Amino acid sequence: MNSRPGGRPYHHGSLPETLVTHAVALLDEAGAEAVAVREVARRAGVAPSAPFRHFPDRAALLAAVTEAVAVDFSERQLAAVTSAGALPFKALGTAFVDYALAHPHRFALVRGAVFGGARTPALEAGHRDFTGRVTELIVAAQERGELRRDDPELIRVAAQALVYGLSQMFVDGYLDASRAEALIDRVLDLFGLGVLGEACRE
Amino acid sequence: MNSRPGGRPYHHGSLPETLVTHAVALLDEAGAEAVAVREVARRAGVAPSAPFRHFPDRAALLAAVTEAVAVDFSERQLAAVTSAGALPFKALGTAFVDYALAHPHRFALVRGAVFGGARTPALEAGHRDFTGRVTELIVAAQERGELRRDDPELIRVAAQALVYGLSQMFVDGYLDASRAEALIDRVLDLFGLGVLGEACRE
DNA sequence: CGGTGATGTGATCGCCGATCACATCAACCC
DNA sequence: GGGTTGATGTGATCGGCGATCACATCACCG
Repeated sequence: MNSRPGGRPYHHGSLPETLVTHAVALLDEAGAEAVAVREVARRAGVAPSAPFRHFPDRAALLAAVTEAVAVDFSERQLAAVTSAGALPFKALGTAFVDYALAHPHRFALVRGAVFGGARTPALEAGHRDFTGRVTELIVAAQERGELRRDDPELIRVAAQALVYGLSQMFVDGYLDASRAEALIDRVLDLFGLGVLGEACRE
Repeated sequence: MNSRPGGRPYHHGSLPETLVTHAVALLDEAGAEAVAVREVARRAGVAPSAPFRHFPDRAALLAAVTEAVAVDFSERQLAAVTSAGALPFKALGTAFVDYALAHPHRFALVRGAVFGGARTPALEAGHRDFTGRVTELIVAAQERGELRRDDPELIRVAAQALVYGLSQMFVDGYLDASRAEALIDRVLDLFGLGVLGEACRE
């Protein structure tokens, strides 16, 4: 019946991945609310009940989508940091806002999942890894005298809240997204005075 | 049929208000997602189709809920400001976070609606009024030399993003809500150094 | 007192999430 | 190689939801 010249291992091939792929596309198109199991199955060309063989319910499918998106998200941010040698924090914040603007629905999903209470083990691990690296950056900057020698976790949380709040305001259309970069610069300058270390004060 | 000793004007009384009341209760209990038109009608004791006489669709009902909640939200913040003579900004931020923690689902709803693009005229007016008052506070503080003489709108946006991001992190359980006040103090102190005016610098 | 329009009802449609018995096919064992 | 077994996909089905429609009911107005 099915033309399956390739050596697909099972009936369909690897249905779970296919489902997640289509679900991400659907998420990008119309938001998490629009990710219906039946529609995903339809796009994947399988029966409406097929996805339930791999995901116990819709929430589990969304969780898989979230994991995939979160991995992509954190990878991009870390890439931005490593590629921009100096000013890693501005690069990090800009990458965060840029990703949120490019994929607003993905941002909404990871927001609720990463910051939310019900974290998957994989999400939890990825999150700990990411925050750990950011804290390392902060400590390093403190040792170079570029940042105030305050509790690094406090600085991290505050910076995270700021970037996060700005991102949401951009995504929601509350701020002009086309001027994102300039506004980020100004806000960071404004608040940066409170966080800079001795070496950077005039 | 119905025992209506009170002089209720219509068949039911004023059904729209009743519906919104039950919808808000449902929102508080289980989030916006759980606000089903049928369930609201059930609680109000009317037929499933009755709400559609007053709200064209579910989105309109949710919009009415949002308006009611947004009014309550901004009233509480303004009350906090006027009751706390000095340090109005800390009072404002604390009131914001407190409300978000007390009613997380309401916060999620107004977030998407107030910051979001599709604002009801009533919401838009209330929002303009509110941000106007905050900006006045900022300008007044600048004239007293308590705040940096920077663009007041910039300061407002930055402060809003910070408080907003912190609120979301508390609501999502990412930060320990029981230590909200202390953490707000520390973050404001940390960033405040960048925003304070000449009169407050040591 | 009769009409008229606003309000509430019940039936109905299509979509969704979820479950079940059943079909199909790969893999494994003898 | 043939049979068994378990994983995977199907179709039917259930209940819930949003939305619409014809119909019933009731307040209000002339």
